[in-house]
Amino acid sequence: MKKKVSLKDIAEKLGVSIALVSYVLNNQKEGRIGKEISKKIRAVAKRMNYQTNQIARSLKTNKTYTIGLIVGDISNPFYSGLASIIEAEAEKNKYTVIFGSSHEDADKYRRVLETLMNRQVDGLIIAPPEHAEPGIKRLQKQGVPFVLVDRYFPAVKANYVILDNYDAAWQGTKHLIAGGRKRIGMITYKTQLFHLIDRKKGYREALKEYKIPFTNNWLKEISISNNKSDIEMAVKELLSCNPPIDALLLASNSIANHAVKYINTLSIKVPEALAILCFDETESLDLFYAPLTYLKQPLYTMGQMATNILLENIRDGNKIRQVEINAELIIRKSTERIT
Amino acid sequence: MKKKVSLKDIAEKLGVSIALVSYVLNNQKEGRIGKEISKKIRAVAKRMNYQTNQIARSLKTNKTYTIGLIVGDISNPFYSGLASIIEAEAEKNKYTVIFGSSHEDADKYRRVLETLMNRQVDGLIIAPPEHAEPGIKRLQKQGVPFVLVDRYFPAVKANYVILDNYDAAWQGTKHLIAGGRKRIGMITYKTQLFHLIDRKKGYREALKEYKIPFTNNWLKEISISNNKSDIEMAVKELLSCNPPIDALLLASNSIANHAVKYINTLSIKVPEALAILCFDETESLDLFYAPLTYLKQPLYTMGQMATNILLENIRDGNKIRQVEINAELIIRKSTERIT
DNA sequence: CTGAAAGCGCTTACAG
DNA sequence: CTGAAAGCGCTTACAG
Repeated sequence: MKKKVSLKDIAEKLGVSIALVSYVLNNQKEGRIGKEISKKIRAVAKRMNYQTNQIARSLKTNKTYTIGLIVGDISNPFYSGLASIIEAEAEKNKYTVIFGSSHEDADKYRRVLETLMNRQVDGLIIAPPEHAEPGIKRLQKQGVPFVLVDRYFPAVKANYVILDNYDAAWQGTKHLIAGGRKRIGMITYKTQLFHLIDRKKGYREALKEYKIPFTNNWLKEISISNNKSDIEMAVKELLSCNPPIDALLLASNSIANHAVKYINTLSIKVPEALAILCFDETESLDLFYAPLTYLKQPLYTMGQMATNILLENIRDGNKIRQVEINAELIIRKSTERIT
Repeated sequence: MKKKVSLKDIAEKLGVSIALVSYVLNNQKEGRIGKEISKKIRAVAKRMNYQTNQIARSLKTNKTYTIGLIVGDISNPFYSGLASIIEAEAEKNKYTVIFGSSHEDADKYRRVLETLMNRQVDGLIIAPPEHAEPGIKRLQKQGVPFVLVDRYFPAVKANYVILDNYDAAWQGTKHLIAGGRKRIGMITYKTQLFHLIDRKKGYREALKEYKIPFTNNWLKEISISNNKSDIEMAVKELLSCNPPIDALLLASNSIANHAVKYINTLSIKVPEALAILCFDETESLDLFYAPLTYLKQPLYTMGQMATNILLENIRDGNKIRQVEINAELIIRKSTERIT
């Protein structure tokens, strides 16, 4: 790579000090610098194609204008959608984003975090994996600005922007019950992540509220590594309960993906014999003969709020903002009332 | 944010020089440093939770171990998949990735590029938008290591990793012809991007090779901003040719998405009355009653090669690698032979 | 085996 | 209006 031009190069060419060039190019001390020289400096900078060395500036100012983003996996549409929004919002504010994927592994997460911290990010947006709680507490003790998205830890008083997962699951379950369903199964992940525990609770509480006796074999918890056959097995078991379930709540888009594709191969009819309701959007299931009712996460709002809360925090400090956004229940054919 | 601990802090605590601490922590001058003191330094560094300030190191070494990634939009599954692979490959080599989206706009692209350059990335992986050619040439003149992915400019002798788009379209079209199709339409973008021009050429040449007279109304070119209604209109027109087309080649996953969803609402039968073949994977169409035959892009290989070519280039310089990877034709029901 | 010193490219308080 | 100088936190050639 060719040597880049520095302030010094410009200063020498014009026989002025580096400081002066810096002031001009940063529009500082406006009015107190000679118009002539100022114009010349700008002209030379432009001609030589000067570009600020942000690294040097950062070292001096202790600000990198960089946000670290840690997600489960950037190739998951939920996270890539979020990343896209965060990037756009950051860019508006002159921030750049560096990202890393935790792959839902606490160790990998720690390594990514360390790398981002070494790079002196000004703050972080994090969708933490299981077992990250101690690390999050440590971050907080260090006074690093950060905001959690999608996931949170009730025992940690930190910024977060999440779905009101309890309420979402509650509303979803209620919708199924209102549609005449009596035996409602759920497939979710076996995990200690609170946002998923909340979904489970919302489901259980709604059943209780509407006096539907829950039985243990209605709830299937699969490994978060989430393989197809586990999900198919869960569906199969739920359908062979005696009596079989007549409605199914799916706790994530990837669960819905595999479950619905499998159900599509069976003879059971949706929504007549089985209603389906899932979390997140599932574009990949749009061609299913009974389009799915789902609990929509307001991605745009989440990304934007997370970014702005972070930037606010970077600027001035330590009021904590905890935001729970309501899901939007998008009702389609898969949960049509049975008559 | 709390003050971070620096080499100086460690040095002072132990009454040694900063240089010594640096040597030890970087495992330099092994064996020529006292075992005792070395052990002490490591212990204190650990206890104080020292983290290298990568910014300061970069300023000195003129290396950031950072790769800039510029794609169309990180929320497009093609790019987020690529990003995920590139990140993993970069991480293996101690590199971090910073990304930006061009949104297929040359101006936005320039701004993103400038930001990444200011941040002194060691190199770039770029899927350039239209009209980026002059900028790419400039990059090259500046000696910045970079590799193009997905897209390229024939007149620019630069590293790239792309699909053999001509061949892919050729093979796809041939497959349709071999399936008994006589009137093959194509929907692609109206663009000067060469990878798409190549797809168009491959289609045209295959028709010629097999003596199928092409008519102009078989080829629909829509704006790359790619809105649903344009695509539906194109499908409608192709199906109302006289005689109508009996096969359809779709130049991208998002075109396929809208086209197939629209076709699904029509009475026309696939593959009996219409064969469909598309580029890229389209998970979102898996539930279509006639699963699509597609030209699979080897994402993993592309991401890995792009990263490794870049890293090689960063290390030693200026041999140019141009890689065209063959698409894999995945044959499914949508192009079944008509009897 | 260890350290003093220069320097990476900036910013900025201070002086004049 | 402009400049000399310190300093951000490192690395590394050189000296002893």
